[in-house]
Amino acid sequence: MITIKDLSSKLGVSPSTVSRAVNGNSGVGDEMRNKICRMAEELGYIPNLSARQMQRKSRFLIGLIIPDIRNHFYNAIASVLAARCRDLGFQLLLSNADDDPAMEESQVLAMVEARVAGIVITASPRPTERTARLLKMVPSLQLLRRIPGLTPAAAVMDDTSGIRAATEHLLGLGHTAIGYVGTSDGISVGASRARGYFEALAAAGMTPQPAWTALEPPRARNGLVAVRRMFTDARPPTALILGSTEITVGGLRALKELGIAVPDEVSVIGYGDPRWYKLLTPALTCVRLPVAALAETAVTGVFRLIQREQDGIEAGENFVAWSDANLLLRRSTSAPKL
Amino acid sequence: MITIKDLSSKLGVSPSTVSRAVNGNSGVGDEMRNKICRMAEELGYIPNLSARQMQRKSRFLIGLIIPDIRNHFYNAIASVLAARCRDLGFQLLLSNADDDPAMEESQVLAMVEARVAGIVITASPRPTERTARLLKMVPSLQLLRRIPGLTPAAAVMDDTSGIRAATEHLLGLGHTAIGYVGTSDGISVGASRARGYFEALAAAGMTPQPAWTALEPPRARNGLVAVRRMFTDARPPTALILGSTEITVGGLRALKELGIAVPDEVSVIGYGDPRWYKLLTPALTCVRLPVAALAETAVTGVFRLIQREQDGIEAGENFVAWSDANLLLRRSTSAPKL
DNA sequence: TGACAGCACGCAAACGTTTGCGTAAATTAA
DNA sequence: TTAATTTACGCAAACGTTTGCGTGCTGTCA
Repeated sequence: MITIKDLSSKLGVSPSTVSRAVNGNSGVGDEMRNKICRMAEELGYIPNLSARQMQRKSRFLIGLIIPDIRNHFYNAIASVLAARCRDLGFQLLLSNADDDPAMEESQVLAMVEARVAGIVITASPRPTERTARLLKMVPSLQLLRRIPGLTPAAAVMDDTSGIRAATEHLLGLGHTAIGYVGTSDGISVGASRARGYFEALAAAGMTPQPAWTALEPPRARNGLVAVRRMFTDARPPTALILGSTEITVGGLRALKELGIAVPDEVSVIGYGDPRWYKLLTPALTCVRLPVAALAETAVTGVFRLIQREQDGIEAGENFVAWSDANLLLRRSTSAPKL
Repeated sequence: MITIKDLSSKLGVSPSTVSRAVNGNSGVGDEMRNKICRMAEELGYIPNLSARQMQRKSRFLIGLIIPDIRNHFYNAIASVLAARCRDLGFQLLLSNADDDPAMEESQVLAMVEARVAGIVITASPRPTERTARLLKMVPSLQLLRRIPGLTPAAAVMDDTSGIRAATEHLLGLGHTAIGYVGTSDGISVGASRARGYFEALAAAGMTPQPAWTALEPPRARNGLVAVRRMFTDARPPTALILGSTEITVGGLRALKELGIAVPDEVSVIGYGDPRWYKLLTPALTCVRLPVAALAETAVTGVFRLIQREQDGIEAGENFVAWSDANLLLRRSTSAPKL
């Protein structure tokens, strides 16, 4: 790997001159500049970003920490963040933290060590105290899940309203036996989705049946077994709400295995809106997430934070950006058979 | 951000001692080491990786360059690469290059500037000459698509055999009007998949009909319009092979819109194997890709290259790792109606 | 012709680390 | 007690850049 010094000694000029030349700064004559650039090109000189970063105190990395890049929602985020980084000359540091607090902490630490300009993080349900401390050291934006004890710069969804709307829709069709298989990630999103379900039920004067609700970590497998159990039971529900995309995958599989007809035997509402929901038979009614909007908000948000930091604005007003989920009606629900 | 020098002056010791203490190196007394570490903890000292990297000439980044992180296949790769990086103490630099050669070049450049330890890249169909030059400077592994002119350290699939098997399967069922909607990305994968189709046809003594083949960039939209066109035509095929996951999404949508029954009116074989294929009605027969195996190969491969580089082995024997695609039979194909 | 500006370049310090070497003290061996 | 060895620390150079300042040089304007 050849350095500025190599170039300077090879050309008999000082390193300063070479630096100014390759950076297009003033203070070098045209002739000299050309000579230097030509030589740099020829020898394949590539500036060392670490060295440059140290000297300039500039930062060129953005960190993204998410539970699972394979998840539709998170890779949508990654995609828009990556695009924006490209445009703005940043590089994207990606980390799958698997919802494990210890891993998460070490990843955040590594990012701070790498002197990232900012971090977008969907934290695990119970982040360590040190994770929170570390996140305070750099402009960071919390995606989906708020971290307790951290000043709120966050992009979150109104999970509650989506599921509430779903429940109300089914109630409106006349269902009284509505099952809910959702996620239990301890603190925020799982709980607030479930809340939508419980609230809607309560508003209709109904009490939730334990046999008809299941709260599990968001894995397809969990959806599969929960729904299978629910529908091999003596009195299965006539309608079913699935509380995450993963769980929807598993839940639908269970229904298919059991040969239960949708919507004739059971009305189903899925979560999220991957393109394939509409390819199913019947096309799946779902709670559509404002993925694109949320991604956009998050990405804009983190860059705004970074800008603030650069401008030396210590703590401007912090913000929480909400996006609404809404119900997308297709063909997988109908009035219950009497 | 506090530095080693801050610590050293605050404690009245030399920076060297602090460095040795926080790194757990020998040459510091126990008492002094404790004092230093306690102070470091208290003041929230975080080592600067750039500085450390410069001095040690170590590298801590791995670059991943792919066309689109939202694609099932690529995020599977990203996922295993991220996990491995975590275990080995690397950070993952992710870049969506959108199959644009210019972006790709600038991303590769940025990664070399950042002094990545290695790069895994699915190059665009026609990478620039400079991209190839840059890739020679660091241990790099080509995923799926081989880059002409670059020494082959690559993990590729046998795309041809998968589509060939699909075609043969349909021929075996008695189909003579088999459509193929595939990708046209100029050089490798699109062409080799199409080759499988053409070869199987030729082996059966048949000539491909222009009206029944379409080669487009891998976007769902393209699959949609191609299939729509094919099936609004006077003489549509009785069987259909879809040559990429994206195209499968669009193609299925077109069939659904047109109300064409699968497999009664047309037998369909999709590409790739996302979990939802089996949720469709009928469950979709598909060419299953060895995603996990390929990811594993790629990741192991790049770390092997890095190891080689560290050991100073200039050019060991290079390798190309092949993984086979195979046909996964489900319910979306049947013998043609006469 | 003298003063002054503007330009092209070199010098050296700085960014935050690590590490080889030197030295003094402490420990061990004889 | 003395010599040899080990240990604990500091000094200073190095990694590859950038940048403020200084120094000549050329050119312009009174």
